[in-house]
Amino acid sequence: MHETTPAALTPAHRELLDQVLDKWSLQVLESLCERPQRFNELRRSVPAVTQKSLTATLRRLERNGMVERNLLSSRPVAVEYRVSALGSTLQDLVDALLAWSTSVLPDVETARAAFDGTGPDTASLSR
Amino acid sequence: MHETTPAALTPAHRELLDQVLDKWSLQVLESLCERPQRFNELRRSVPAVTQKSLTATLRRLERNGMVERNLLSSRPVAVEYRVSALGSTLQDLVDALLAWSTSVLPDVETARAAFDGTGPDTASLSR
DNA sequence: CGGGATCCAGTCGGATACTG
DNA sequence: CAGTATCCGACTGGATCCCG
Repeated sequence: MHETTPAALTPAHRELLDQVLDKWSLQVLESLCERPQRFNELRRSVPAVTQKSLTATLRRLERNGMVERNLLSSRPVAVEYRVSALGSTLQDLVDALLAWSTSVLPDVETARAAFDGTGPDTASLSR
Repeated sequence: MHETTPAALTPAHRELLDQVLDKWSLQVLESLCERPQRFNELRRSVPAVTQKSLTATLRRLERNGMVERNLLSSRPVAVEYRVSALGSTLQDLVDALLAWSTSVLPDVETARAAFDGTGPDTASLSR
């Protein structure tokens, strides 16, 4: 059922995953999956993001068909962002990623501690 | 509402995913999943990677317990890298990611074309 | 309110050279 | 062979100003 290598990891695949699974995209998508939001609303939902990064992230996600941008009003300008049908297919992935990271996190932290302790006897090599 | 979300996307989760799902890690892991390899062997398996990036990637993966580094010989120095048990749990994830990207890639490219065409109609940006 | 333009510091990644 | 060290250009991301 599952071959060891069903398909090669082509540059096109890598590019797509990079554009969609990057630092802010996951959080933006996660937030938008809960409910459609406007720009500044979204900005508050993702605390650490700056306007520039948020704009870039939204543009990228929009370009890849993951989110839709709807102009609600023209007066004080209201823009609503929502996940598209295509974008909603990502929820399962994000969920799987989250579940995996949760399950292995303890082991990972153990490994990190072991690595940080085993390698640099001279210490001081933390991030 | 959805209890399908076991936990929020904490910084710790994001950090782990970032260290493991980045540009080179996926390809290195994919290659190492097929068979254990030595440094330069691995370097040939992932054509575009530089030694610096490969070293950094391997160190990071090793630190997170995803790969194991084994010293085989001491004379001309032979080092073997192989995926750990923890790292092998990633195969399913990578597989899911790959399957997803494959399935949506056509739609994504359509969306991209639409986006690139819809926006700047005032300028033919063909370079 | 939403977002484009700009400046700027910090980081990343590539190329090269050198070592055990 | 398997790295480490270094220089450096490119890209990133933050802060700020401004416009519709």
